[in-house]
Amino acid sequence: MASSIHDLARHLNISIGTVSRALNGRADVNADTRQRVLAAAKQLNYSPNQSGRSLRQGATRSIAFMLQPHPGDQQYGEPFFIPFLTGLQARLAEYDLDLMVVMGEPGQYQQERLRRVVETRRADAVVLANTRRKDDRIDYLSKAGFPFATLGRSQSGDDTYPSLDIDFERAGDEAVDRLVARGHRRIAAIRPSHDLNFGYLFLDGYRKALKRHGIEVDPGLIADGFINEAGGYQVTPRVMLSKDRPTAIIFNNDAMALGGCKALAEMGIRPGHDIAVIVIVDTPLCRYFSPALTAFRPSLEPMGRRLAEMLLASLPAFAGPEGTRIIREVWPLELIARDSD
Amino acid sequence: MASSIHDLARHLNISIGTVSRALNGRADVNADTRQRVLAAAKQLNYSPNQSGRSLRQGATRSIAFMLQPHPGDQQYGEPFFIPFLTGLQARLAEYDLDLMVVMGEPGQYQQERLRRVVETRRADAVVLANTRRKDDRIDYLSKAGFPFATLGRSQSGDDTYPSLDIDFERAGDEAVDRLVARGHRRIAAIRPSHDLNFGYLFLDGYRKALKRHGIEVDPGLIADGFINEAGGYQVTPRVMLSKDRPTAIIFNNDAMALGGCKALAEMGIRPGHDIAVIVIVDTPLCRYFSPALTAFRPSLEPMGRRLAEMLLASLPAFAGPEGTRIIREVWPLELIARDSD
DNA sequence: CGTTTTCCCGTAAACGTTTACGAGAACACA
DNA sequence: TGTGTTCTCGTAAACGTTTACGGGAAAACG
Repeated sequence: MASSIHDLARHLNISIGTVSRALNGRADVNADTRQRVLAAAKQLNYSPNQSGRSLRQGATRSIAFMLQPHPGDQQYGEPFFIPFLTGLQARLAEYDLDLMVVMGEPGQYQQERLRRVVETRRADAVVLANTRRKDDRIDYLSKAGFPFATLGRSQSGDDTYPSLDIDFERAGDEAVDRLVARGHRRIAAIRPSHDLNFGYLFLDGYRKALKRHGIEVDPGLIADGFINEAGGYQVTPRVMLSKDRPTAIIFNNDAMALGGCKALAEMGIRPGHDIAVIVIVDTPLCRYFSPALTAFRPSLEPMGRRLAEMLLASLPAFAGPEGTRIIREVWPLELIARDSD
Repeated sequence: MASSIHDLARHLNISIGTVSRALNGRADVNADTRQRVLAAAKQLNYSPNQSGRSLRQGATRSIAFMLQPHPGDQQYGEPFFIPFLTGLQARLAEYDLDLMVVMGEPGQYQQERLRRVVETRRADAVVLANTRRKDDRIDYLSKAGFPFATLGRSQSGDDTYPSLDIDFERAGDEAVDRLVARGHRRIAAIRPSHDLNFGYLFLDGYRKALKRHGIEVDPGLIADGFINEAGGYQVTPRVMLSKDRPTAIIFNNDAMALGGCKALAEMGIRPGHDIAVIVIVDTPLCRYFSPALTAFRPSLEPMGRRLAEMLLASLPAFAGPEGTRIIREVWPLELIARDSD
């Protein structure tokens, strides 16, 4: 159906080698024949077959994006990823690279999906999201020598892969700073369990800031829960029932914050009045919630574009003349002050 | 690096043809040799190279999902698509099919992205979202004879492709029903412009229900706007300034509803008290907004799975013995009664 | 024992590219 | 004229599969 390079060659009465060279802009082809080839390609509506190309070049020109849903994820999933994905896809498209999305149930099955992509050579590289502190996907890819980059840091692997992360540590720090400046001393921290790396980073910043202000860290004010609304709902009362009640809570996740606010409401405690609430990663939900939640917001779409660039810079096939570079970046968040603190 | 079918053949001292047949479960291979091949495949960690396979079979085993952002889309995009994508991906994965996501800026560029996928044979079929009333993507794919399915109906094409849509007409109808039953007679309808097909369907249902209740359709109570918050904010005052003020508004989009509520708030009109508000497609934002918005909710993840099935049933390579069938379905929405009406 | 059928396997072509190699022609230069 | 260089192109192999075809051996059947 579609015309091949053979059709072009036959039509022009030249060899397929010359046609290919002409199309690929190689130097050793006469300027005149190149024009004729290009014209014929347009006329016959020729496009190179990607499968043939992939086979010969050993590269598929597609990048896999793998996102691992948290256990017990909500119906609507993470709105977080759409803008990131948009940015990622946009930049990749500029390099004529396709984006393949690999999801999967949480758990072991996930690893299998990744192996399939790698072993059958369905993609040239992988972008990992939702990095865990100890992440076997990273271990696997490192060991396999397969190119990848991560959204989020991890303690797995050996720092030889590009990674882009949000500065959760600083956000935790700044959140405490802001609350202390407003007179709070009893500040709770609620973060996800599941070994998610950002939960640890957040807590580091939280602790550091408390120490700087000479406030002792009270383990009773720190709690882990499932990273969803139910988790926040379940775990928030625990810190509120601490002997010396907190006057502020920092939530390390928007869904947990919403669940937490529900629990607070049931206790008759109003965020923004009776207690200050700050959430570390802003989503549209924070804005429309009542009261609107003060939150730290990342620039997800630029981050998607940036991670694409970083990944490409690490691939020999795409790296410029300066060679392949491994880049690791941590981006700041912007505080969006609203009504909850 | 990765072992090929040749490695297996050499290792077992048999021909590659036999190896391939053994792996693909063909009948004309001895049971014993098949076992040896399978064992060797496991031992050498063999996986078939997808590029080689694609080239030979003329099929890439991947499906492209194309979503076209509306002009002026929000930072966080459509949370709508995540669960749909999840379902779509899940079902495709069961058939060992990959999902490729093709986004793109609104406008002409979009068409070009689609052509690229089709002409370079990067995918075996396409799933279209955000169908317009007149949709040149559908026209193009139909003409090109390329397999596709759509989320949402359209007036383009000739009904020879699978499509799955939400029953916007019925939702519009039921929304009016509900409001009339609660005593409303002046009911406004706010929907998106951009030729989006569902806006028309919604309005059909709205009109039909009004007629059934003997209420005259007042053009002053119907308005179009950009399908985002700003659009709702801008257009809502227009219907409110109608000589005979509406007592209820049905919004055909969640973002427009949020913008509309902002406009209402500035006019001192409180949804749920001074005016009834219903939104046609529910998102998490509706739930957390204050007041929580009554809304019609689709089951997006099942829809994703279903559309995958429908698409596959239309592909000769996947259709069962009963041949390829074109299926078109319209799914109902579930009313989630909250506090805004 | 001869013939036919069945079983199993090897051979080789094909899918559509890219590219290393070499060769012919033209040209330059001495 | 002889030698070397440059320009341009054709040839053919290679990427990793799948599969049509045919053939030899074994089994079945008379």
